[in-house]
Amino acid sequence: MEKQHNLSKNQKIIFDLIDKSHEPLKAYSILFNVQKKGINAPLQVYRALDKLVEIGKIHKIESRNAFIACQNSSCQISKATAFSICESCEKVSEISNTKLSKYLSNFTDEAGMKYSKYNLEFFGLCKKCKSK
Amino acid sequence: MEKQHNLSKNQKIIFDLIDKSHEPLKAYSILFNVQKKGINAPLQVYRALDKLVEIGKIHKIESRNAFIACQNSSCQISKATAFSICESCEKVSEISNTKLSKYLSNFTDEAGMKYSKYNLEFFGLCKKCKSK
DNA sequence: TAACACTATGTAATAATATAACATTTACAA
DNA sequence: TTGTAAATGTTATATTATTACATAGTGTTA
Repeated sequence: MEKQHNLSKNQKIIFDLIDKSHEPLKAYSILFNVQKKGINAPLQVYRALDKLVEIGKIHKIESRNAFIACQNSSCQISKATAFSICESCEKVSEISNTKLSKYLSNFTDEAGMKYSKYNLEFFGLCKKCKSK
Repeated sequence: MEKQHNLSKNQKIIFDLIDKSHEPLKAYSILFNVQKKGINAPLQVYRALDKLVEIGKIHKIESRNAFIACQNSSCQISKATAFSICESCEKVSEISNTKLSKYLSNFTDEAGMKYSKYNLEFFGLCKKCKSK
C-alpha cells in the first residue's frame, strides 16, 4: 500500500493544474495561473512544488525547469525517473519501462556503488516532429 | 580524429578554470573568478559556457546548474552523459561505462524510438560520506 | 587585398528562476 | 488541550540566464 498523502489546499490547487496540463509547467506560469485562487507569491508555489516532488506526485524536468505530473502510479515514492524530451516541440513523456528501471537501479559504478535514485532525460525528435 | 576546436580567449580562460576545479562550478562563481582577467559580464561567461558545452569540453550538471570539464576524451562530440552525485558533499563524477552508454544509446521506447542524446544523473552517498 | 560571412567580444538592461527571513495559522496526535 | 509538525502568508532578495545592440576579430575566397 502506498502512503496516502492528503494534499493541503495550495498543494491541491497546484497539483490539479499540473495534472490537467498536457505539457510541463514552469513555476511562474503556475503562479500566474493560480493567482485567481489566492496564491500570490512565488514561495507559495515553490513550497507546494517541493512537497509534490517529495511525495512523487510530480517530477521536475531538470533540463527545462518545469514540472509534470507523475504518469506512473508505481513511482510515488521512488525517485527513479526517466523522460523523453522532443527537442523540437518540447513534448515530454515519462518513460515507465521495467527493464530500464531495473537496469539503472542495479547499475554499479567503478567503485562498486549502486544508486536507487536517478534522473534520466532522453533527447530527440518525437514522431510528429520527425515526420515533418 | 576529433575535430580540433581552437578556443577563443574567453573560452580558454573559462575552460581552464573549470578544468582545474575539483568540483562543478556555477556560472556566477566563474564570473567572480575571471573578473581579474577582464571578463566582466554574465553574458560573456554564458556565451563561453554554451560553446564549451556544444563542443563537448564541459558538461552541465542540470540538477545543480553547474559545469564540469569532460573527463572522458571520447565524448567530445556525443551528448550522451552520465554522472554520479553525492547528496551529502555534492561531489560529482562523470561515469564512463561502455556497457551503460551502449545500453542507453540502444534503448528503444514504447513507440520504437531511439535516442542518441541523453543525460543521466545518479544520486546517492559517495564512499567518504557513507562511512561517516 | 578587398569583400564577405561567421564567430567572438563588450556593455547595459532586464527577464526568469529560486530562496531567506519572519510572523502566523492549521492539522492532528499525545 | 497542549505540544509539535506542517502549511500558509508576505516582503524582500538572491541566483540563474537572456535580450538587444554595437563593435571587433578570424578565416575564406574572389
